[in-house]
Amino acid sequence: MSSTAGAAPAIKVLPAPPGLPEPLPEPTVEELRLETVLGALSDPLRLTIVRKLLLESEQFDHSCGWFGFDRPKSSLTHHFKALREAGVTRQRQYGLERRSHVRVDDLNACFPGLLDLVAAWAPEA
Amino acid sequence: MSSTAGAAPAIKVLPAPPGLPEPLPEPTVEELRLETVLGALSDPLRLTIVRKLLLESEQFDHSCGWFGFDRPKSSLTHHFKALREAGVTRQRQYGLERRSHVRVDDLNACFPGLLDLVAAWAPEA
DNA sequence: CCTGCAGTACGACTTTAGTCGAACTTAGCA
DNA sequence: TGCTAAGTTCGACTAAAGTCGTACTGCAGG
Repeated sequence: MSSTAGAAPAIKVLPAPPGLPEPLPEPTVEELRLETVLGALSDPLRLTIVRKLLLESEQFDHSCGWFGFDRPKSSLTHHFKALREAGVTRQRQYGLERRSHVRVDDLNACFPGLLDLVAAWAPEA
Repeated sequence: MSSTAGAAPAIKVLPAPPGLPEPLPEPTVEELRLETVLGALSDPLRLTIVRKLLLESEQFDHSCGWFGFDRPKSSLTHHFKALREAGVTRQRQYGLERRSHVRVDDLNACFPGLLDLVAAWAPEA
């Protein structure tokens, strides 16, 4: 408000902040395990989440709401957490929202080709 | 049974038969589902089975015993069945033994690169 | 014929996942 | 200051997986 802050931006910038919030707890690259990752991806809803992030997100993280799933919030929390704890996604807290993106580089380094399979997946043919 | 069936072979041929036994029930190529296959591969023992088949079997099918797992037989049956029903392996009955091999062509066609990940897998680093 | 052996089938038990309602937490905003 | 909205946490329920003992099937060899 006060002019002291300098010109407050008239435009409301979406959070693409200079200093990113810390990621929520997640396995390191060395801790990534194939069987765990495959387990996380063996669920249709989670496959949908990852695929959507891969194909439709243009370099932004996305909040749970962005996906538009018609499920109780607690179910979504469950699945997003499963993906993060398996090391498939990274989550950061932006104010109220918890946004996710796929750890593309890590996964491609550890399991090359895996994400291509997810991207090519067709939900229930 | 009657002797009318002609001369029974004097030499006992190991089963590399001209007419192979029918494969046990399994999904068709069209029925292969990524989430199901990933689920089947999300278990360390099954990953071990598939990897061993990929790396150490030289174009032969292998019976359960060949793997040398120290587990009850009923557990092994369970896992081999899970792999077959997911479409990862094919099983044929040769006399007493039920032998398995990986459906390499089918899997490479549907999920290219997936088997490479399994082959590269290192059991519990 | 009888015994041994490969593997299955069945069933009980335990663990883990998924599903969801309800209460709670917290940032942003008026 | 107090509302609202995004998302979590907790707890209960249910369904599915993994584990394993025991009994069974069916070929093979003495």
